[in-house]
Amino acid sequence: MMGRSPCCDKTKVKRGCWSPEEDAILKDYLHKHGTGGNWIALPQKAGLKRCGKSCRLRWLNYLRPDIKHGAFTEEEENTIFNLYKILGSRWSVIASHLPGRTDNDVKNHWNTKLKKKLLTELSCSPITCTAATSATTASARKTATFQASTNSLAPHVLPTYSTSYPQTTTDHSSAIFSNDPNNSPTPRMVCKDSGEHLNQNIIPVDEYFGVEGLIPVDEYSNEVLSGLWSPMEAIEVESKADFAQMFPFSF
DNA sequence: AAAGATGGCAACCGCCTTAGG
DNA sequence: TCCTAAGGCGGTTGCCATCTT
Repeated sequence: MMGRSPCCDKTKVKRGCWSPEEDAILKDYLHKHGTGGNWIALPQKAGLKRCGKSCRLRWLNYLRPDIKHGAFTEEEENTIFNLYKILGSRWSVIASHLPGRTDNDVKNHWNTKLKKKLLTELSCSPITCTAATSATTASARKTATFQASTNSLAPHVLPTYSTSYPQTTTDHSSAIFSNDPNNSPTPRMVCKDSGEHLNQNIIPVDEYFGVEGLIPVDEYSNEVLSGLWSPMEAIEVESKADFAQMFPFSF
């Protein structure tokens, strides 16, 4: 065995940018037949000289009717910021919270715009300045600045994921503040704050949204049922203030 | 005005996961 | 239970447009 076999013969498929004609053929085919559950076989059936993966990517990232083209709004950018602080580069998860945006979109926007914005905002923190100013060349300064920025974020807001989360416990503080990599982190939260939602007993706050993303308890239940959340992944805190103390970057 | 640098983004690569036989 | 093919995903590349010198 000489490694993984490619999904298609690269010498027999067209690569690079898609022409309007190819777009039309793909759209038309998918409109009439759907994917048929098999992207690899699709290009041949549709009469396209493209790799199946390329067709899938083109459809998902560009041709899909529900794709939102154009500039990101401030609200979308804030969402990306908040999610990135908690999740890191899990672009598909981040994109799933931005209707009409693809993971590729979000990733590109982060790499070209938001990363720089983050660097600018953090450029005056002591740790960043120290690392950046001690570098001798411009490129080294750039690298040092980014590394210092991400390092300064990491301990609080970029938890290491684990398959076994601590269970809900009455000892909130010890469970929540554990950042020891050998000790499971606590990425899920259920906040009992009632200040803004007096008719709700429990307000779930997940690591995707931070406090900005408070969602009704019935919606939380739906997400549990749909498998997005596990009840055992929830950690309770007593108030929004407690949450703010633990995750200051969410505010 | 021209050349080089930089930015923006579509597309590809290859690894990991998942589903089905 | 294992194996294989397809899907999904994050990282990276390459090309074109725009900006800067």
